[in-house]
Amino acid sequence: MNKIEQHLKHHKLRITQVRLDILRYFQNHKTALSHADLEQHFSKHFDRVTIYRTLTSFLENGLIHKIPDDSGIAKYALCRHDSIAHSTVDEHVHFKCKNCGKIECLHALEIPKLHLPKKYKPESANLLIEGTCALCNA
Amino acid sequence: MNKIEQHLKHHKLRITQVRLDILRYFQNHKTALSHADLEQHFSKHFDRVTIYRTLTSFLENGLIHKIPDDSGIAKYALCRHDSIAHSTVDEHVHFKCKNCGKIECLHALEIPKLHLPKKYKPESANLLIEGTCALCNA
DNA sequence: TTAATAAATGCAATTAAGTTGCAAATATGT
DNA sequence: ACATATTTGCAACTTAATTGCATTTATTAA
Repeated sequence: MNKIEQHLKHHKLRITQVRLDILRYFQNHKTALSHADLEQHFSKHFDRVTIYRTLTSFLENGLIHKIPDDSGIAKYALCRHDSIAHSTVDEHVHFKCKNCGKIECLHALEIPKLHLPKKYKPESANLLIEGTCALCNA
Repeated sequence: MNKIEQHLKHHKLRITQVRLDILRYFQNHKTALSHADLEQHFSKHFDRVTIYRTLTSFLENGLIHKIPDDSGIAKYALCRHDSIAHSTVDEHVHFKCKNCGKIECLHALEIPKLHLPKKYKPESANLLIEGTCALCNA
């Protein structure tokens, strides 16, 4: 049993071909992926709906996280802390490049804690910075 | 000519009934509104598409801003700095309540500037904090 | 190793969000 | 009040995502 299979096992997900393939695909990509990205790459092998459901199960089991942006198209990226499912621990900044359109996780940058008005109880946070990325500025 | 009409004039938008009504509706609501919210309220008076286009023109002319969240459903709220169209000046924190689902602008809270990795050039930022809001905690 | 079964998959159909084209109506400046 | 550019309503369409169900497959326990 290889790393990827162990990863799935760990999260109590059955080991299937879609899951192995999509998980590996995520691992090979530094930038966030949309369903459309995956469909483009995997439609010959798997059904659209299966891809949707794979994303949903990864999301529910804490293998990936969803990154909101103003496009309204869901983008996903791998979670860092493999072992901790459902955790909000991995709260890092996301960066969206206005030039190439790619979104990446800046794992090194934590979202600063803010002092909210009275009675507001924060639980999680999402910070998306837009601009031009390192590659596009090179 | 009243305040709302002046507001439209200021942004070089023609004064029409939808615009007056929707703008006033925004002013009367502290929380962000989706197209669906507006459609529910205005569908007897205006066409769905007209409401979409009203939102688009408000957005393009800086009367409202779009608030991304993980739902994928676009939500909008009034901009503060009336006079400065297309500006990214009004960068405040947004709060989404996990209990009542409402999103509000925390105009008092600015988004902190972060030090990005080399060659990354930030232009704008969006911070959404989720938790439970003041009303739901009361 | 195989049989039982719970979960995952593929397909078709459907829902929902948002967009486009165009003719008719309307706001604005002269 | 007129000319004109903008806005509106309607119908059709696109795209993203969801649901139901029959079939297949991964896992567990005998």
